Amino acid sequence: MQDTKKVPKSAVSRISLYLREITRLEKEGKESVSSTDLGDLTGLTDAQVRKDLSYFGQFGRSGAGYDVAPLKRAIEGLLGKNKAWEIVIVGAGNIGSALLRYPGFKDQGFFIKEAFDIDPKKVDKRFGELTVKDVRGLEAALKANKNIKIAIIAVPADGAQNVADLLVKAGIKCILNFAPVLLKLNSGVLIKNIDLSNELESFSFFLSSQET
Amino acid sequence: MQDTKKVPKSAVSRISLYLREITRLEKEGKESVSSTDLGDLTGLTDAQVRKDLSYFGQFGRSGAGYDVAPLKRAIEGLLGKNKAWEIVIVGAGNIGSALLRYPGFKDQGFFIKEAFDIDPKKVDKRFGELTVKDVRGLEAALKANKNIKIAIIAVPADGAQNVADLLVKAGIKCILNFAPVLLKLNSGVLIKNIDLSNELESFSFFLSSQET
DNA sequence: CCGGCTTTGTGAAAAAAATCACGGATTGGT
DNA sequence: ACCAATCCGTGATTTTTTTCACAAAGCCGG
Repeated sequence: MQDTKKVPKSAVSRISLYLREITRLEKEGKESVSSTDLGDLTGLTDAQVRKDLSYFGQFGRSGAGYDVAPLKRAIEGLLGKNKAWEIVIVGAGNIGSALLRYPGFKDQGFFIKEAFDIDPKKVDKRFGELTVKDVRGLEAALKANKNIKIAIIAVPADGAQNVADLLVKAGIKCILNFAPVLLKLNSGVLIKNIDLSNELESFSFFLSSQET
Repeated sequence: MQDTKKVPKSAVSRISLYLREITRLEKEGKESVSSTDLGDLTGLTDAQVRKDLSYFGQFGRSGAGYDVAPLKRAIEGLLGKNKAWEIVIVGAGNIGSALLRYPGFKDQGFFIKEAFDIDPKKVDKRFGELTVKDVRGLEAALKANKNIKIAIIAVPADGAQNVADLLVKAGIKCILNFAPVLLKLNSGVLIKNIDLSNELESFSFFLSSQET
């Protein structure tokens, strides 16, 4: 199955939303769902839903909608949710340790297998079954577990680029970056930035421009 | 000159990035910067930088670039960073408490003034000068401090809609939502969703489709 | 098994956003 | 003071994404 069509970048993120809602529908015992329903559940239009799904195949039946169970399986396949994904976190400060404790990842098939920090005060701390290690052991640990392709960077801005370089050298392919800094890496590595101050600034922009 | 032009939604977020880099440049003592430089610093093209800035005014000089200090002041004005913004957090679990401890917000002019939780075990916990209160006091507290227009929801998915309704009723205008659920609110309220599982699913999609 | 409803899948159209490209302003060197 | 090099602001163009709209397919009651 070749993806000759061009898939908008944001479509994958929406597909993820559809899966969330379909999962809920299945729990509720619903057997089928229309694009209009899915749109209402996700805040999107019915056309958007159909178009997004059409990028990846034909999952519905005219006049009948989508069967919940098979659609769920199909999207799970697309998103790779049939596998257990392993993750490394670097940085066990406020945000890093919150993520280490957060149970939601495991529920979604994402397992944090390693955690590192440079601060001796953080090293050897335990979070559940996981112990924070000294970052000097990062490369060796990732070389030893080639299943870890996803990393979360939760270190201060000035250390993030170093960490990113280290991670990529050790074979990491995807980085979720909480440090407010642009990571410069050779392409082939997928980076997503979470910048909370940035989000809040959108709010203050919105509020400021409303005030007039 | 009034904003008759249409500003792309993502432009504000990029403007925020420019501010971050300009702030750094100013600290480094740089006095001027070109659109090309700013593009390199933010991972964008020079044309994008100029276009984004042009939505809000003319800040540069042909042949000379942008003067760092005035540009910084101008963007700060746009983003409302001349004010101190006050925030309420609802939910003092993993993520909520990490945000309560996170010093980055204060540095950026965002001050968490109230924190609430429904769980008696969380209520009365202290984070710095802030004490978590019972969520039943939320409405009264927001009515008492009309400066709080921004809220962060960090409660489990099944409680988020209730909290959101409560917040909007109490005058909140912007919501940063960490709960993996679509909040349904009357328009006029700006919502931004942070869904970490969703981000990770983009990664697993990417990795799965690479494997072929 | 017919006819009226639904609902999908998808080209075509529209809208939105990014990129191009260039006139003209500015600078710095000589 | 001139020239070459730099660099902004922006209309025009291209690319990307969303929305429209409808033929074809499937469903259901009678």
